[in-house]
Amino acid sequence: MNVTQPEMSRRLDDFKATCKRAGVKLTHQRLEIFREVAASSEHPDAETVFRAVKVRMPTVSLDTVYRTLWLLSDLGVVSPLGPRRERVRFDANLRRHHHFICMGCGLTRDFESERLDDIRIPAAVKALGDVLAVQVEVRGLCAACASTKKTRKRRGSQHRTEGSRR
Amino acid sequence: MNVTQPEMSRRLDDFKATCKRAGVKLTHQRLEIFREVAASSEHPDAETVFRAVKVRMPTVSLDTVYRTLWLLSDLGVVSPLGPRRERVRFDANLRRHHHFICMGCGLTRDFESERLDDIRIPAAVKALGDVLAVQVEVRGLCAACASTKKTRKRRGSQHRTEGSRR
DNA sequence: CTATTTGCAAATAATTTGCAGTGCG
DNA sequence: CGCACTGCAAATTATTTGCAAATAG
Repeated sequence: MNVTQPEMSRRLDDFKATCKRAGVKLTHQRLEIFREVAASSEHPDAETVFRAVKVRMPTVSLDTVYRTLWLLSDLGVVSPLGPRRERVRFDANLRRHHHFICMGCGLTRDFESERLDDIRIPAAVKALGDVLAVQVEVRGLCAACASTKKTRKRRGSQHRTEGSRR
Repeated sequence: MNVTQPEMSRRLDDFKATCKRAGVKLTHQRLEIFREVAASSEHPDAETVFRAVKVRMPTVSLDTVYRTLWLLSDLGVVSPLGPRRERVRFDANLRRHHHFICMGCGLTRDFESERLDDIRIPAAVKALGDVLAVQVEVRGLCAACASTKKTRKRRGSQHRTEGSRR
């Protein structure tokens, strides 16, 4: 809710330009959905976007919101939060550590680093709440994915934890 | 798969001690499930743990794996990866930024910091793959949750994106 | 015009829960 | 030997998909 007006315009212009460039149709619903995500600094989930957008466009459907969000993500104008949309995964490493996350397959590896353990957090952040832990997330492509880098075909791959297919 | 033997023993002992202290029964399945997560450095998901554990205990059920993983998480011997088990959420902030994540309600706020933008990643990490982006995740309790800190009743709260109660 | 995109409803996938039997402390 | 724990099956919740109608360019 606290994105500045000029910043919003910039994001919208960027979005429209990107659509044109990608040959994607600029529909009313896409505009509204993008506007909703761009205007929020709360990182809304699909359902939240849906409820907000429905006020101005009572006919939108939740699945259009989903499709659009992933489209926006493919276009690179928004990005999904988190290690990558995946099942919950667990970590039994209780030592202070950081993560390397492969954007291709979801592989997540721990690594330790005293230097990173010591980063100091800006005072302004403390205003948001009590800081309990700090972790560095390195996003990249693991060796395997880097070699197989098949221009990631639409809507992010499946990346199961283990290689199996079920 | 590359957790050292002594580290494994330490994790197991810690786990047993924690169970005793918490008055939680140390069952065969809990032991196996914990062992599985602790022995892996791959941060397995429930299904993966299930498959692995089923080899030695053909009768375990997937729901026991789920229940146990969350129990372990409550006990503090493992922790769930990611911003917090939640729906996918989206971010339209394309500028370089970092996150403050409330462990209580899931609130996630962006913040910017040139200092944090510049952290250098240890060379060893580069061996894991190509680094594309680096982000600092600060975990803590937001102001609202800090005041309402009702010793978080079992298995993490609901934390919807917006404040609503549904 | 005509390929995209939408809305609907129905399908999947992941995770949770109620309940009766089982086993740890 | 009781109450916490398990397994099963059924319930929920989140997200995706097929298809006919609607629409942007």
